[in-house]
Amino acid sequence: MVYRAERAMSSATATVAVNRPTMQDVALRAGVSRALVSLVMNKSPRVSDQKRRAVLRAAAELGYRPNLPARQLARRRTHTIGVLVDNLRNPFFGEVVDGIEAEAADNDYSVLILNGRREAQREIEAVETFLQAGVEAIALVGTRFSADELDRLRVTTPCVVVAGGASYSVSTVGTDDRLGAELAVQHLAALGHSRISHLDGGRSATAEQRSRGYRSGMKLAGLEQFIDVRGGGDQEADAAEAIDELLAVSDPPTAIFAFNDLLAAGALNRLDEAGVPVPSAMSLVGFDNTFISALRHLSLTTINQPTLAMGRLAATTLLAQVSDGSRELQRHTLQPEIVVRSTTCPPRTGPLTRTR
Amino acid sequence: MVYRAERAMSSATATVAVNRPTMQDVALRAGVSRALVSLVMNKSPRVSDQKRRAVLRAAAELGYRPNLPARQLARRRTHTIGVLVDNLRNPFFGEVVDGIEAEAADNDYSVLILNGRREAQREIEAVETFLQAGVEAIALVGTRFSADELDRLRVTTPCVVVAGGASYSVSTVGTDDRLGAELAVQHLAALGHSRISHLDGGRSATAEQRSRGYRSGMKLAGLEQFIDVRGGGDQEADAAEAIDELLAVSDPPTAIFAFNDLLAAGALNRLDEAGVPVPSAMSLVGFDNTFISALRHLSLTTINQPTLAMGRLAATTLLAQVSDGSRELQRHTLQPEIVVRSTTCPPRTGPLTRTR
DNA sequence: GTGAAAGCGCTAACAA
DNA sequence: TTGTTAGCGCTTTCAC
Repeated sequence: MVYRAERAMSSATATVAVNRPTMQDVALRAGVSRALVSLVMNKSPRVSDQKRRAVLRAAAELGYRPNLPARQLARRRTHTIGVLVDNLRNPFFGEVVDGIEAEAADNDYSVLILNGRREAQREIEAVETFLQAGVEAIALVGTRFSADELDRLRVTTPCVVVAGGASYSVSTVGTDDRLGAELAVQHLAALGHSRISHLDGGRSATAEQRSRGYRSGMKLAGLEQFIDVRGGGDQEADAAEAIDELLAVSDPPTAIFAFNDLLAAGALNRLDEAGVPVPSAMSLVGFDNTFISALRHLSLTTINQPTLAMGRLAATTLLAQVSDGSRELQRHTLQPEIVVRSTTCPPRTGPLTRTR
Repeated sequence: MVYRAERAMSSATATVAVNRPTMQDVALRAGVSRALVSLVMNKSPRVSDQKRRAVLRAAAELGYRPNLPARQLARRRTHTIGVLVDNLRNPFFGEVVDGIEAEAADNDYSVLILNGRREAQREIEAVETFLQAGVEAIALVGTRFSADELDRLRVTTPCVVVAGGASYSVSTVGTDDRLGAELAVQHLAALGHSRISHLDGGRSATAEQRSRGYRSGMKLAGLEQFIDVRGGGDQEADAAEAIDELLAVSDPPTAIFAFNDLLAAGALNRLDEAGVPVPSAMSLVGFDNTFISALRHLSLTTINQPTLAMGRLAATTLLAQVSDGSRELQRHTLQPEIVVRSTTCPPRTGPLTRTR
């Protein structure tokens, strides 16, 4: 280790690790050239077994670890895809990211996860970071970007929107939100409901699709005149106001289709507070089939999305674009399924009765 | 742009972005040296306003973006802290990460999030990636590492375990899990319960602390002879078996303290299936105060942890260690609080009655 | 205030 | 099969 003394001393005042052994160190110790070490580290087949072993041994003894930034710089490739998550608190997004990561790993890609924390501004900064870091592609898991912004982005870097609606001019992977909403309405209509209201999810593309599906579903069921959309949101707390509105009219609807499970849970709370029994006096359908909908005490009828498959497909799409250089716009739409649990049943016959 | 033609052409076959403008390009266009561009990009005060503007304009026109790997290599610092999350599906962890990220950002640090996906092997690989990437510190959010492994890690890199128990030989930030468990027991004891069982959380350090707190809480309440721990887990599905065991004995306990909210939700499900009304026939307390415990239909009495503060504190701790070079072992323990909702009440008086 | 020049640790021709 | 060499894009002395 004598040969490293000088460097070690010169960095004595530095607080961060500068003492990492380099390829040079390994080469010296193994009695070979730097290039040979590089070949070994990159598993090149044309290295003699003898030298290979010598190099690996030296590397192990020194605790050598390749320097990723240096490697990325030299290669002019990062082998990384950026994943921008709208917010990490939503378990639904977490599952999608798991899928992306799994597929990326299977293809020797790393994933750089950045968290939008529910703010558009942070998404912009995140993309900037991605670009500086040199990610080769970007997956946007539930984005708040506008179509325009995405349009600009896709010129620079292959990107795909996952679970964020299909109305963009970039590639998307998602569930057929519109069909999902139609399934929900259809299920309720089949049970005999006609006055079905929708609690919408705000201004996201996903919300728009589900809202659209609600409308077309109502039309398909011949219930056009009963279309009724209330402002909701994507959080549990967003439901209360809309529910109050709904209950304030002279003859409230008999069923509600909520933008997602969280909103449905909030609706359930408020209905409960208002003394409206679910489902006997009011049926309720959510969306996403997150684990909370399966909780027996909610037991929410909802629409399932194949999250893991969506994540994997998103990664596949991106990696294909990276390797063939194409920037073709792709639209992958997976099929939603209705999961019938305990919050739906035939409509009440009389007026809305309250238990309190 | 003529001066870049050659490069652009030579990379015509490359599929990944090689065409990024470099500092050289900016320097040429602005009519200055590369060094000057560097100074401007790093907001050095000793650059004339005139040149600064020229450089910024050239950069903007070219769409110049600093190359992060190159910068990290040259600086021999990454200004990044690694965050290893046990799993992204748990909203509790998501909140902690939010806190870390916020604090890091406030200090001009980036965060490299890696996902353990509930597997120890993946954590090991993640740390390897962190080390290769040259993160300056590591936060482990709910780790599966053994004390030994952590011991080895902390030699290389400042690290802190967040929400992962306090029994390690590395710095930790967490809630006083033991006290939290005691609070739970104490609350139940104050309601008059004596036969309080514990559904434990498996082999994690956190689980051990909570289990310990349960035992000491029982002792403090003079209920030592009623101590009863059942194998649980950290997922909803893990509760069923333990609950079945519990109900199979001749006179089941009157209250249950579960490792976390998910497990408590699972317990609630199973109790419900078994026709045991909660809380009248069985009281139940969870841990974490995740949003699911607040859902009115669960309305779970639970122990709150200040997740955001924990995240921020973890980052602060790490950044301090990075800047002063110390590797002092720190132990930050935040106070848990009991949140009383609707799953606890005084014990039933007679034997366990079932509604079905 | 500005520029020249020497690296950072690695890869990738090209020779040998 | 192995070594030599020239960068990758940036920072950072050190002169001027």
